[in-house]
This record gives sequence, C-alpha cells and structure tokens, in this order.
Amino acid sequence: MLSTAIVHQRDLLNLVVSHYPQSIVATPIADERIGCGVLTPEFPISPLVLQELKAYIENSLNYCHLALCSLREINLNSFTSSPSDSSPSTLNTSMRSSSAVEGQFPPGWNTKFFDVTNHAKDHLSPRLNVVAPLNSLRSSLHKDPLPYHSITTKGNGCTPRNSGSPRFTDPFSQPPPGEGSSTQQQHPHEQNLNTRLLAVDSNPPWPRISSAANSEARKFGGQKAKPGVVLQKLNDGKRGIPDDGHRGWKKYGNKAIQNSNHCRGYYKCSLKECRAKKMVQLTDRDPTLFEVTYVGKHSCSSSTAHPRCRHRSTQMLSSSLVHVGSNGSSEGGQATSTVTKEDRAEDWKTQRAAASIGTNLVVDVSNPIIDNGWKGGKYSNEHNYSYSYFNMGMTTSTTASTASEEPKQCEVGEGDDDVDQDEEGDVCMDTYLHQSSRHHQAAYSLWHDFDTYPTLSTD
DNA sequence: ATCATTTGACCGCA
DNA sequence: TGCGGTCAAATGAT
Repeated sequence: MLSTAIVHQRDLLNLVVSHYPQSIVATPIADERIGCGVLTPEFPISPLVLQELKAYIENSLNYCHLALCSLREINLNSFTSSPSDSSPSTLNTSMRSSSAVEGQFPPGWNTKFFDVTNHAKDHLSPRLNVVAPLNSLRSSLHKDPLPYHSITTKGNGCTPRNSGSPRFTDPFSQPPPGEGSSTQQQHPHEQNLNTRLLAVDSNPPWPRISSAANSEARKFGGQKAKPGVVLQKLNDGKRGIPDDGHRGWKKYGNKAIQNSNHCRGYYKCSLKECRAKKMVQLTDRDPTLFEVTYVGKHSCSSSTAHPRCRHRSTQMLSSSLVHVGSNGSSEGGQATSTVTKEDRAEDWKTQRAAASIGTNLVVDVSNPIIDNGWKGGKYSNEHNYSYSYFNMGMTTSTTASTASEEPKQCEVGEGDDDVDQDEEGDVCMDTYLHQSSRHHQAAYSLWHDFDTYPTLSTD
C-alpha cells in the first residue's frame, strides 16, 4: 500500500503494464494531467485508465494518512498516563490530546483532531491528524480535471471516507456485517488499530475481569470462565505463543486434544526447582487467540529464588490477556504470593515510570495491585485476590477482581509429597497440580540466557 | 556443541 | 479403555 503511494514513473508504468495491458492505446495524452510525470509517448495510456490510476494513487495516499495517524496515536498513548484520564468525552480527549501533542511535531505540521465516523464502531477515538506533507500531493491530484473516483474527505481529510465510491478498494474498509458491534469482522490491521484506540479512549477503559472474562469465555468457548485460564492474543506480527512476560518457559510436550482443532502445548518453567507450568492451546474460534492455563506458581519468584527467573511484568507490552478464570475456586486465583511488598512497590514504581516516559504502558491507577505476571497470585489480605494484566494492543492495564466470597485457605502440602512452602514460609497454593510429580523430572541441561533479561530489584 | 522443539511411548485417572 | 499429562529420545536450529 505504502509502496504504491510512492509513485515514480517507472513504478507507475510497471503498474499500468501489469494491471492494464489493454490500456496501451495509440493516442498519447498529456502526461502532466496526472500530476506525476508518468507517461511517455512510448507508453500512451487511455484517460479511463488514468482515472483508475488516479483513484488508486489517492487511495494509497489516504492510507498513508491513516498510517501516519496510527503512528501519531501510538505516540499519543505515551501521554495518556492513566485510564482515569481517558474521558468518554471526545471533546475533552481531543483537547487533552491536542495539548499533549503540541510541540511534538515540526513547525508547519497541521495537527488537528476530529471524530472518525466512516466506520460504525462502538468506540471511536479522536484521531490525531498530520496532513501537511501529503496534502500537497493530494491537492495536486485534486487539481486534475479528470473525473476520477474520488475518496471524499471531510474536515482535514485525515481518514478516508468512503462516500459510496464503488471503486474504493482499500484493504481496511470491509463492510462490517453488523452495525456497531464490537465483534464485527474487520481487517486485522484495522482490528489492531481499533483495539488500540479503544484501549486508550473507551470508558471505562479497562474491563473488569469478572464481566470481561465471562464475556470472552462465552464468545470463544460458549461457556463461563474456567478457573486458572486466560485468553491471550498472539503478539502482533510474532509467531509462536503469546508473550506473558516470562521467558523461561520450556516446552515439554504437545498433545492433540479431542474435539479441538489445535494441539495443546505443555510448558514448564525452565528453572528446574520451579514448578510453574502452563498449557497453551489455540482456540478454535479464533486462531490468533490462545487459551492459556497456568498451573502452579513460580518458586523462582520468591525473593530468595534465582533472580534470573524473575518476572518481567513491566515488559508485558504486546500481548493481550483476558483472564477467564477468576471465579475464586481453589484452582485459580488464591495462591499466596511470595512476592514481597518491596517487590510490589518496586513493580508499581517501575510501571508508573514506564507509563510516564512513553513506553505505552498504561496502568490503571485505581487499582494499585501489580500483577507479578502469573495467574493466581495474591498480594494483599484484601478480598481482591485474582487479577491479571488486561492488555490491549499497545497498552497494558492491571486489573483486579473481587471475589464474591472469601478465598479458602489452602492446606500446606495437600495432595503432594512436596511441601508447598517457600523459604519465607508463605503457603503456596498450587496443590492442585501435582499429579505427575511422582515422575522425577529429568534434569534438563537447558538454561535460557537470562542475562539479557531485566531483573527486578532483589532484597 | 549446545539448546529448543518434536514426537511417540508411557502412565495415571476417570 | 480412552484421554490427557509427562517423559525422554530424536531431531532441528543456531
């Protein structure tokens, strides 16, 4: 798309020859009409084809705008320090964004905000528009007297508006099957964009686990939330399994599961004394969405454990997690964390700092409970005991849910030959996982390079 | 050579 | 007995 917007003579000629071989006619026309100096007498082209090319080029220009706007919005996220700032008021958001961005662009760049209404969506974000460079190209196109199929723009023309032109062939504008539905089908690129926009500007910006989890679970599994399970989006542009902030996972098995189109992968923490595991399986409904079941806790997360195997909570920037297992059962969200208060405070400070310096980390300040990156931890004696990162696109939020009942206390050592107690004496409530612990795990001589792995502060 | 992943076999549980 | 979790040798990647 972008490459075709950069119209050089040779490129355009190649485009014409490859796509419109029938257009080579005997009558040459004035090449300056297209404004790009494209044609040569050796390659005359029909006015009709010129019209099409013109529309094609402008189409590309419009999406250059869109790309620029997207980039500016990502940049804009840096200025949104907390979801509480994300007012539902478009005007307020625009004003705030405008002032926040002021001074971020070179002189002469036109920065304006306007609402986007060409696609029906639940939540729309004001788009930051940076139009000056492309407007010059656009205006040269508009000067052309040819009756091309135009993409009508309103306001400053940041986002293309498809005003009924049947030839508007942008890759993003597949008409949604349903109106105003968040589940409408969109091009993946637009989905990403909208997700990010929604993450910044919707109100409330961060869905609480209880509703979001069950909603997602119903959407993808037709059932209520399962304990200990999260739905996690594959990272943008990456393959494999989604990043959950921990690099020390080692795959130890893969299994085809009945009534499922995808195999389930089995992972364990590569630190041999650590017994955290997870199972990862693609959902059938969405091949980019993983159902991740976390089992056990990281003994390596305690302050006395190997510092290289600590969590990477502040780097969970690009994966998307939806917790679907916070029902308060003994399987999911009740483990007593071994993360110390100092760790939590440090995490919190780190996240706040990251949010303030523009790493697109947005933290819900109304819930100062910092996830350690794993499911099932508990950081306080409050009733909030299950939580997860809720991460949409480029932004991350920490959320917490409140149980409808008090979490049950778990007995130490229940169901296992190992005492689930760490060196600080905290009870570890991963007693549900030890079916296979009789099998002594062979000593893997596989160790990750944790040295590149930022560690949180140690005691 | 080292390390990560794959894969068939094995095992326990329902 | 079948399914799912795990093991560990084989294989692939770097």
